[in-house]
Amino acid sequence: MSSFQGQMAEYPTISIDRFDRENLRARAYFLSHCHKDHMKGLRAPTLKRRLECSLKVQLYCSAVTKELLLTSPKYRFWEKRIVAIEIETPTQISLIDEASGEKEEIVVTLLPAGHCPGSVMFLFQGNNGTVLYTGDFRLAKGEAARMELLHSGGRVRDIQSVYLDTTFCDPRFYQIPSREECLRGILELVRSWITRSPYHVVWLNCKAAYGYEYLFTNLSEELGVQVHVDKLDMFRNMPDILHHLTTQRSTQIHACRHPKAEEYYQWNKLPCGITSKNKIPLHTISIKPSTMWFGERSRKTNVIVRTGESSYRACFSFHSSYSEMILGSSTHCTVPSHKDPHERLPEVLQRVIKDFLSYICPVNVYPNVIPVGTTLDKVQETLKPLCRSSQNTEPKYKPLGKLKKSRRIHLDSEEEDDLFDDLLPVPLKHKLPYQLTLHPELVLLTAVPQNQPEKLGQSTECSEVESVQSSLLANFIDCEESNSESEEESEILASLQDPVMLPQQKTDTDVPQWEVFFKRNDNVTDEGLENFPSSTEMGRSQSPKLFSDSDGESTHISSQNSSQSTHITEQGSQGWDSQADTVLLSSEDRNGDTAFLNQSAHKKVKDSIPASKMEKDVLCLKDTSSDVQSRDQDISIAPSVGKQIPEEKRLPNHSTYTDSQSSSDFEIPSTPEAELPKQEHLQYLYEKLATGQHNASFSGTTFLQEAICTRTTKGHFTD
DNA sequence: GCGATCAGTT
DNA sequence: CACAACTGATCGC
Repeated sequence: MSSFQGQMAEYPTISIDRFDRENLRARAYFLSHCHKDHMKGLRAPTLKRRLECSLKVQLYCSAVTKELLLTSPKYRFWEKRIVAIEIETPTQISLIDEASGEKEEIVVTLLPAGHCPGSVMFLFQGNNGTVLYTGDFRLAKGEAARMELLHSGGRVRDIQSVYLDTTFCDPRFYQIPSREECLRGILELVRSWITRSPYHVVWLNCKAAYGYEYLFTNLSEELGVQVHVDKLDMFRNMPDILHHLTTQRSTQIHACRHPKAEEYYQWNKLPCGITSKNKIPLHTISIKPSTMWFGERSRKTNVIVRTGESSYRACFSFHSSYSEMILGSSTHCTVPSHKDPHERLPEVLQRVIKDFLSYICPVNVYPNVIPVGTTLDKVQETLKPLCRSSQNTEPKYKPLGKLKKSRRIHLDSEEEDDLFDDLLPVPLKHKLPYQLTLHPELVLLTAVPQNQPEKLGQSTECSEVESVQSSLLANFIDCEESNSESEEESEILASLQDPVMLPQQKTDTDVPQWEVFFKRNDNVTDEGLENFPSSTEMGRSQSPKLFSDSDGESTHISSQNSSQSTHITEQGSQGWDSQADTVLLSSEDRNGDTAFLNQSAHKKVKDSIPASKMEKDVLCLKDTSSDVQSRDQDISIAPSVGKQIPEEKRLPNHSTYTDSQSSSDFEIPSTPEAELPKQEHLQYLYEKLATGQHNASFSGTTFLQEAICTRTTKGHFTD
C-alpha cells in the first residue's frame, strides 16, 4: 500500500492521489487513476465543501479517468472541476492561492502508466525542479526509456525527485511474465474450454477494479465472445471496450461478480445466478487472475496454474515487476527490501541499480512503498550514494537508448546497447517468440491435489482435459532462462509434475510489443493462435460463432483492428483536431546556471506529419517573461487554467539528429476548456493508457509534441 | 445514518 | 509476498 501522503516536497501546494488532511488545502489536485486507494478523501464532505467555496480548485487527470470517475454519482459533484489533460502534452497550470492571490506556475505532463484505463504518471516542471510521480504503473521493459518526454536534448531529463510506486520493487518479485504472455495463457485456456460446446463457460474471477479491460477485450476479440459484466455504463463512451462487454448472461465468458461468488461456484452457479442454458447444465471453469512471479532462480515460465478440479490461477499483474522497473525504465528507482542491497543483492542487480540511478541521476528518490523490515530513512540512505549529491558532477551525457522503432536517433549504437544490455541480469532477448506452436490442449494442466470438491456434472469433462493434457504436455516449451538464445529455444518442458502449463513466451525484445498484443493480424498472433487444431481433439468445432443466440449480440464483434481504442459516439465532439491544437514545444533554458541541463532541448517533428499540417496546428505563443524557470522545461501548454509556455528549440552541438525540422515560429492556441471527453480522443487515450503504450501510431498529438519553436513564446492566461 | 478505521477475506 | 475491494465490527459525529 502506498505510503504517499499526497504532497511532494518540491510542490507542496498540489496534491496527488490523496485528498484528505493536509491535502484539503491544495491549490490543485491530480488523480493518476481510478482506483480507490488513490482516491482517499475524494468524495468526502470536507472536500466537497471546500470545492463549493472555491472558484479555482480543479482536479487534473486523463480524459479516460475523468470519464470513469464521473460515471459514479458519488463523484458527480466534481463535474465542473475536472480538467482532462492530454497525455504526453506538457500543460501549464497556474497554482493560485485564493486567499493571498499568490501564484505559481507549474507544467505537468501526463505519461501513460499502463496500469489501468486512464492511468498516468505525472511529470512536473516548475521553479523547484522537475519531479516525476509514477502512481501505479506497469510498463514493459524499455517503455519508460522510450518516453521522449522524459528526455530532453537526447538524454534523460534532469529530475529532481522521483516518487515511485515500489509495489513489486523487490528482487523476490524479480520476474512477472509480460502482459502478452499472461494474456496468451488465459486466451488459450479459455479457448480450449469454450470451444467444447456452447454449454462450456468460463468465469473470470476478477476483482472489482479497472485494469482487466484489456483482458476482456482481447478475449472477446480473439474468440468472438463477449464478456458478461455487471456494469458497463462507465464505458459508454469507449466503444472499443463497450463492444466486447455485455450484460446478457447468455455468453460463455463471465466476469460478473457477487459477494457469494465463490460459494455459488461450488454449486456450479455463476455469480450472475445462471446454472444452465436451455435447460442444459453449464460446464464451468474459473480462472482467477492473480500476480504470480518468478524468482531469479526459479524460472517457471508457465502462466496458468491449475488449482482445483475446475479452477485455475492465471498470471496477471497491474504493476511492474522488479526487473521491469529496473530494466524498463530510465526513471524508476528501486527500493530493495533487504537491509543492505549491496550486501544481499546479487552482484548483477547491484550493478543494475547503480547504472539505473546513475542514468537518471535524480537528486532524490521517494519510494511510495516502504518494504517491511526497513524504514524510509534506511532505504534512502541506501539509495543516496547513487543519487546526484554524491556523484561527481553534472549529469553526464547519455544517449536515449533505443527509441521508438519508427524513429531512430543516430547516436552511438554501442552506447545504446550498453545502456540496456548491460543491465540485463539474464539475456532476455528473443526467446523463440514465434517458434512456439501453442495448442489449446497445452493449456492444460497437471494433476492437482484432488482436495477440491468435484463440481457437479463435470467429472467427465475434467478427465477429458487431463488426458488430453498429458498427451500433449511434451509439446511444451519451457522458456526458461538461459544465457543463450539457442539453448532456450530447444528446451522442452518434460516434467509432468510442474504445476504449470502454458509456456511463458519470452517476448522481451527491446521493441514495444504493441502490435503483438493488440493487432489481430500480426504475425505472432497468427502463427501462435491460428494454428490451433482444436476441433479434432475436442471433437468439436471451435468456431467463434458457435454462439449465436437470439439476442444477436453475441457474435460479431466488430473487428476494430487495433484494439483497445475507444471509439466514441459522434456527438459532442470538438474532436480530435481541436485538441491537437494545443501543443507546444521545447523551451529555452533561461536559467543560466542550469543551462548545461538543457543544452540540447530539441524536438523533432514526426516524419509522417506534413509540414503544412504542422504549421497549421502548431503555433507558438509570444514569450513574455514567465515566472517559470525550471531548469529543463521543454514544452508546455495551457489547460483551461493555464497558458502556454515558451519553448525554444536549441540545436545543440549534437548533430547526431538527422531530421531536425526547420525552426519556424508558431502560435499556439490555448488549450480548450475541460469538457466531456470526445470519442476520438478517448479512443486514442485509452489505447495508450490501458496498456502503457505511448507511441501509438496515431497522428493525433504526437507530432505536435515534437514540433519545435525556435524562440521562446509566452502564453496567454485564460482565466 | 454516515464516515473513518481496522481486521479479516478473497 | 501483495493486489484492490469488500465485509463486518467499532467508534465518533
